[in-house]
Amino acid sequence: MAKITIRDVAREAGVSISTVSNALNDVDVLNPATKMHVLEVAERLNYIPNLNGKMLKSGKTMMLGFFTTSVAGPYFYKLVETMSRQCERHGYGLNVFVTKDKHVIMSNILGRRVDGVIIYEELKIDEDDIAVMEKDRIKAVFLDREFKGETMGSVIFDSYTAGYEAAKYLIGLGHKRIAYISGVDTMFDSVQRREGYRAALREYGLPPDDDYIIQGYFEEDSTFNAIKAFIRSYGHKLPDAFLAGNDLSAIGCIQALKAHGYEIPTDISVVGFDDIDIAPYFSPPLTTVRNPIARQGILAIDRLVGMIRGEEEGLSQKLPGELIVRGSSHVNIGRADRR
Amino acid sequence: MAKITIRDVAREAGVSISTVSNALNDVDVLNPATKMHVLEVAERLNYIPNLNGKMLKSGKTMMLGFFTTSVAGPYFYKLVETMSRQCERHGYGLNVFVTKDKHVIMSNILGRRVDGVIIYEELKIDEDDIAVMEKDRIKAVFLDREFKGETMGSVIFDSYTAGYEAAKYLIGLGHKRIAYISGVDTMFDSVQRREGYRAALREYGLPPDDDYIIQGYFEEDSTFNAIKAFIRSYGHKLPDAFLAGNDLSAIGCIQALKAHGYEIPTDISVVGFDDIDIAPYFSPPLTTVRNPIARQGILAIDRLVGMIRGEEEGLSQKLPGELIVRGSSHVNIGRADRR
DNA sequence: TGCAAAAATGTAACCGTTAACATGAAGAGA
DNA sequence: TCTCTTCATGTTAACGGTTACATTTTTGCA
Repeated sequence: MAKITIRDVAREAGVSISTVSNALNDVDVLNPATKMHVLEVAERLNYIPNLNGKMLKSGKTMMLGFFTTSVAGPYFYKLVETMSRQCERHGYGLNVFVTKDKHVIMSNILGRRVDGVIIYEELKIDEDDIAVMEKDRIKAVFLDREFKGETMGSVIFDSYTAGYEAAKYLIGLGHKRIAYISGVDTMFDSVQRREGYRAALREYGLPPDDDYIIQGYFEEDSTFNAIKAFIRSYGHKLPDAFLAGNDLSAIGCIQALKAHGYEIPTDISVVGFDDIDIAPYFSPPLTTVRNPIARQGILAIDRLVGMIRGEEEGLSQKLPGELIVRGSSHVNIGRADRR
Repeated sequence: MAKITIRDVAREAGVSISTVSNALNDVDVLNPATKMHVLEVAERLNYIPNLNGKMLKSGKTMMLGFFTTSVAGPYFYKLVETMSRQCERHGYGLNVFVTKDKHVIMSNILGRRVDGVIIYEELKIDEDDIAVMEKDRIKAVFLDREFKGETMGSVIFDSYTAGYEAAKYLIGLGHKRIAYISGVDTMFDSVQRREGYRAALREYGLPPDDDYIIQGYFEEDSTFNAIKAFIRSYGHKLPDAFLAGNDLSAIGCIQALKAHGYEIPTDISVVGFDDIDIAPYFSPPLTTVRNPIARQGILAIDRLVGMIRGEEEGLSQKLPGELIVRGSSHVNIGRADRR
């Protein structure tokens, strides 16, 4: 069965294609009676306009693209869920591309498969790519870097200050040996949090030690393994607190410490970032810096839609975190080295 | 700056548009020298073909659609990650639509925004919709129901047998009062698992009790709350085992039981479904029925691509689970009612 | 050198829409 | 009755590619 086009509807209804088009797009120039009739025929034939024709002609796809290296973990899926919902509110669809292939990204963006893009690609998009996008006046919002241009902007979490505040909080509890569990160095948030942490350490006279930077890849199981390995090598001089780059690694870290018989937070404090859904239900409930993921998603979409509509220019927004103190942190009573 | 089209490249290179098209699409009919020249010019002008033009003419978008009510939680994001990767392998992109709006779904499918679709919409797509899709020979794979047609099929987890086996396993441990923590009744997997569980109970002479069906919505925190409420009303006659509809609710259940002082698995056994990433790292490590999510995603994409290529018909596949015994289950020693 | 066949390139139709403009019908005023 | 609006509808040219087919150029061989 061949696909029904606007011409089929026109023929069947005994009108011209432009009349059909006008009827379907609610252009109030038609005789109400004919409009009704056309709509009926379209309904009867199960006519659905071909979006490719529509998009080509109008130059609009009514789709926004989200380019990301991953959707794994609470941070990403929460972001996707919120953005998706916000898109629907603006009448757009959200196209999620999970890829690390820059060529795929660029050809989809520049090939106009979407009207605008949200980018979280861990710096795979470089200066040159951005220049090309700017020349084409692509509308874009970055989530993984600061940027401000005419048609492109950014909405980021202030990870630097969050890292600084979290470290300061741990120092305030009396901790002296504070380790940082990082993601990878292409991740903006991981690096920013680490630098904030370092700044706080320096400020309070605790020299940052590179041995205390542990690669946890922002995942639970890899952190679990990393911490186990760490304990094996540094068991004699374990940190009295861990600042984990995100809640997932905080959880992995706690599991590993527990497995070695340490009690959290009595022996060792652990603080995370994000405040994911399960943070309050974990045992112990996680102390963490809340990342306004939902707000970030909503703002990103709003900015993007604003730029597409030509109502706003790109701007760079930075969202503050909020320290949520729960059960995984505790004043230091010097029990980390009990064995 | 106006967008560069194939005509601009043709003019600049001093050739016709078909030559440009052939050069770019690697049609081996061109003089290598002209091909090279055209490619150079295209490169210099930063020409990227407009995908809308391409799609309209070819009738192919090289995009597959995943329509889902949610991407939240390990099950979904794992599915999305795997499918996305598998798509890339076949040269397709994956378009994720998170929506509950049937109209959005149907117009995107029938409007040919994608070449084929994977559907997990918790029965929002009804018989009539399916009939319309079949008439249009839409290529589709369902993940949330069994289906077999000429251009549409399904790849599902055998949740019924999984529920049956899990319940049988708990009965084998000596448990007599086994509760089931369900999702919602529009969810295929939740219902199937529950029915399998009921069948096992009946088979072993333990009459299923509707009071022992708890709504946990497949989420951690809502299960946590549901179990707390349950304990308040049924504390005097608590189950000696919980069969949770998925690992997330198993975790929420365990947290709630722990909060009330029960020890898992000594006092109460808890078994989940899925075997999500964190299952082995949870304390206690979760006993669960492994859901081959990755395989499901890969097979779904493979089937879909096969149908698009016209190489295969729709077929209905059912993937078996695998009971993974870890630390959250234990032979019943009658301590559930200790207080 | 001439001519047929093969190779390379160009022309134009088409994919399914929208929208600017053209046409035709009906109503109003003289 | 005749023109002038106004309103309703039809005609057609885009949008940016691909591709069947036409045309031109090159090659091989008598």
